[in-house]
Amino acid sequence: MPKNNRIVFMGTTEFSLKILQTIIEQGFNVVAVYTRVPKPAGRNYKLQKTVVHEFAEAHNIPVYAPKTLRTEEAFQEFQNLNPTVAVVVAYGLIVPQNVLDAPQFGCINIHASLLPRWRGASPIQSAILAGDKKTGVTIMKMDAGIDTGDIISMKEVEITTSTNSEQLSEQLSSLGAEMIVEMLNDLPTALQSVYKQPEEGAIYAEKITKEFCQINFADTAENVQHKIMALSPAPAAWFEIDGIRVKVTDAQVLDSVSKPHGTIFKTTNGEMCIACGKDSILIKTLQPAGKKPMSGEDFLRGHQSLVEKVI
RNA sequence: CGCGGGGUAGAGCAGUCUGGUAGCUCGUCAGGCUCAUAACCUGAAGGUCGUUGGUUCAAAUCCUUCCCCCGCAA
Repeated sequence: MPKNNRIVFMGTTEFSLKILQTIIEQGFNVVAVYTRVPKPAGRNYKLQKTVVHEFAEAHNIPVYAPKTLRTEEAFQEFQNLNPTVAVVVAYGLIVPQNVLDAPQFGCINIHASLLPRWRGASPIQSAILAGDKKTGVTIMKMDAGIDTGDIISMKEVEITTSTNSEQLSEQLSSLGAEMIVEMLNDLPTALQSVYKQPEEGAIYAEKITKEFCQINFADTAENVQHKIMALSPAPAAWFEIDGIRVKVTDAQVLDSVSKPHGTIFKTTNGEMCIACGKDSILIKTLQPAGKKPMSGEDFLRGHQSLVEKVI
């Protein structure tokens, strides 16, 4: 019976894509896909459809990409799909109350954090950035607030110091896919055991700006490492040297070093390190502007004059 | 036509402006030193300088065609 439910999927990012793929593979009836409107991107400002958009088209699923859902027209369009349930994952648009109420079982959201911690736009990055030891996926019944809906289910995963956002995102999206499949199979029973989010511990994810991505070597190596992993591989933490912007996408903390912060040096193995306010950071992978990603070691091989320089 | 950087040995770079024998730091291989080593010493192999055409006595370098990679911005 659950396979006959009319599902509307709403999502935009890679994270959403994996979940859509799984839902379709499992044989659910996805009657329409909503995604963000194509926007100019890339080197020639070509209009680019979202990954979800491309995928849906390839599978002959009708795609809707309205600029907003707040219009009467958009609402009618949605209503006409006669959805049983809507699954919303990293969609990027605010879903107004009339749309939330339209499907028989409402709108279900998959969120990549242990709510109420890290409500908002970048929960995965925020968890790594804060040095959290664990995060997870929450499935909830959406309400009008931002990630404030009643919780249907929640599962945890661990974060290690070598976890970057991309890996964590893949991990969480697989987990989210499993959880949503389970939940869809269990409709409408799954909706009977929801519970409210505690208000205690509610934190909203901070918006990530370009400026924020710049590495401050006066900070502790631990914090610098968190920032690098949280922003890796995109948009990537960066620093500037000799006017060249350098992204850092993988690093680890190296203790016991007594040099002024910002000093570049080599380990006995030739690996690239930069001293921080406390301890120092070993740069494993970086990418200078205009170049391909390379190891810190390789970078220094071609820039030997940078050793012992302070940035 | 959004702005910009790059393609030179297995890797990372210099050399290009000002044309004149292909360099640096590593890696690889061989040998040496050493109790030993990621250290040190000696030697060797490895490049049609992204592609096309042109200028020239001579092109990695100047002009030209095309291809590929990437940063910014959004």
